[in-house]
Amino acid sequence: METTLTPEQKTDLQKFGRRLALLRKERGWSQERLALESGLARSYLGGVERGQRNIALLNILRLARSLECEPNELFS
Amino acid sequence: METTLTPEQKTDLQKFGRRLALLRKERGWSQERLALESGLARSYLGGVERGQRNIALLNILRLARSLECEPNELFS
DNA sequence: ATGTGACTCAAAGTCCGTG
DNA sequence: ACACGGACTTTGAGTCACA
Repeated sequence: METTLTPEQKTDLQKFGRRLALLRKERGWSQERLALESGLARSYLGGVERGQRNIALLNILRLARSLECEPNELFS
Repeated sequence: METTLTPEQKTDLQKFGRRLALLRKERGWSQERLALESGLARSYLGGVERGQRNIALLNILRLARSLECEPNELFS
C-alpha cells in the first residue's frame, strides 16, 4: 500500500488526515458515517485520515461538502 | 481522458484550474515556468488548468509551494 | 507558449474481510 | 468504531508528438 514517499510528503498527508479527522470529530461523526455521507469507502477514508493515501481533488471536495465546510478549512 | 464526470464535478475542476491559472499569471509565469518550478509536466499542468485533470493532494501542495502561496488560496 | 489525444503504469479508490 | 489487509477495478501521474 505504501509507495515511496519522501518524509515531507508523509508529513503533508498526515497533516491533512489529522485535520480531516478533527473536523469530522467536531461533528461527532464516525468514519463510517462520513464515508456514507461522502460516498467514499470506509477503509479508504481511514487510510486518508492516517496519512497513508494521496486523495484527489474531487474527493477532497466531496468530503468538504459532507462536512459542510469550505475546502480551504482542510488546509491549515 | 474524459471520464464520466457530472457537470458539477467538471465545474469543480474548472474552478480550481482557473484559480491556479490566475495565481500563476499574477506572478507573470508561463505554464512552462510553473511546470519547471514544480516538477510537473507542462502538458499535465495545462490539463489541470483547463479542468481536465483531477489532481491529487501532493501535487496540489507542490503547486502551492512553487507559487509561494498557502494551499487554501487555491480554494476560493 | 499552450491545447490536445493517445498512451503506459503506478496509484487511487472499492469491497470483502479480520481482530 | 477503527486499523489493517487482500484482491480487485478505475483513474490519476507522467510523457510524447503535433497542432
